[in-house]
Amino acid sequence: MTGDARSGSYHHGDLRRALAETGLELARASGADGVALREVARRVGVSHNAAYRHFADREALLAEIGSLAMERLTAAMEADLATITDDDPVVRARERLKAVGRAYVAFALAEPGLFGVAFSAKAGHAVDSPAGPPVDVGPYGLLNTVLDELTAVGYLAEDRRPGSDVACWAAVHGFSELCLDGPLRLLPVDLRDAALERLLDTVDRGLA
Amino acid sequence: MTGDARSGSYHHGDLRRALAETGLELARASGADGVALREVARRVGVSHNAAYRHFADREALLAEIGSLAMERLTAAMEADLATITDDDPVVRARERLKAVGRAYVAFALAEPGLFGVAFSAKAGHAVDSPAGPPVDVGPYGLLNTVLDELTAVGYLAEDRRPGSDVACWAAVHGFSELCLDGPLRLLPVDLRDAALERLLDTVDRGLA
DNA sequence: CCGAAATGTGGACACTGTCAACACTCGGTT
DNA sequence: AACCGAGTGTTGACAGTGTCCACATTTCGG
Repeated sequence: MTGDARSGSYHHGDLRRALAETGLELARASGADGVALREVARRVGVSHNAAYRHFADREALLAEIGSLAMERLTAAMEADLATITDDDPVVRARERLKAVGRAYVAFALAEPGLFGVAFSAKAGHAVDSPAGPPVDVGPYGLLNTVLDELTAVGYLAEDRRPGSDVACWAAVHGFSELCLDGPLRLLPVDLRDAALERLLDTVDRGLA
Repeated sequence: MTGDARSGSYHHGDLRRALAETGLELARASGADGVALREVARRVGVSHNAAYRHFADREALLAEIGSLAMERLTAAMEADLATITDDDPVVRARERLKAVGRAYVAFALAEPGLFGVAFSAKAGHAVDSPAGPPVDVGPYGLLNTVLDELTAVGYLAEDRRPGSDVACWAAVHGFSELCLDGPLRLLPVDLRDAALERLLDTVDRGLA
């Protein structure tokens, strides 16, 4: 632990991290709207305004929290990805793609607050490059990895590779949003799962 | 006009509509966060608190605004749909599906504020029915109409019809969100358009 | 015609983000 | 060792918000 809070002392020790982490708890419980600067400061045991020594404004704190949330999403996806153990390379690659999608949606549904913060703020790295070395970190990085496997294995043609990342991403992201705040929020779980499988199947077929 | 504002009088005449409509303007300009109850009241020329005679709370006003926004989205989609004039029935149906998707995304990008309010609030009718008569109003209704055409024409098999609505919807919805607030917000327009076409193509292929 | 229901007003409260001025602590220079 | 400035945390203030309450006005039905 590099940053213990030295309790009792005037200076906190690692306030920035403390703020971000309790902010993450707030976000987990109530989403972005539940993250109030003053409330976070209160929980950390520091005066309001202390946060301004470490974050320009609320948006900046939210961005930091978003980064942490994104890390958790990435970790969850990596864990799920590791469970795929098919032998046939093509089947394996296709299942890995589906696993990535399922993990993405599962995290969104399990942690709606974190998912929202991860994407709401202008936090995460934005994608603006044409097609150079694509982002190789975070959920998008994992997706690109799996899609590359899919082309290496011959399932996804080279010339159909560009743009496939966005297509996959959009599908699972949209599904998540529709189920969280959107019109699908009342859909029973079994139907929801079925719809997700249908979605993954559609993408799997449509890519090739 | 059933609800003129009788200026000068103590009672407004049609305050509910007035509040919703100026609220819509606020939302158009600044999204849901830009819709402040007091600001709306101020613009309408009525005291704060007046809104509480017509809406339970801010969320209720936001829901009403969301309905109006949803109507605009529907109208935009219907307009774009009318421009498809292919002769071959299969080509026509497939193009109509793509047109629906393009119109959806185009509206989201052109009116981010309205798009956000339309889906953020617990406004719109939620989908909870298994597969009975699907919602036949709004964007979802249009989508279902087009998908039914697609089955009637033989492109989409009967047994693959259920779930296809959610798949299509999720894809374009997710694309919109990613381009608005999400990591694709910095993507240049031409690349964005290309990615959208790739997305629509993927869905078109994957459905059948 | 008159009272009740509907509608609009004004005031108050708790809460928020943010700015400015002040207080404390610590590390490096002399 | 003394000191001073930079970094960090605090207190106070202000404007803005949503919401509740009591009150004022208007409209409408019996």
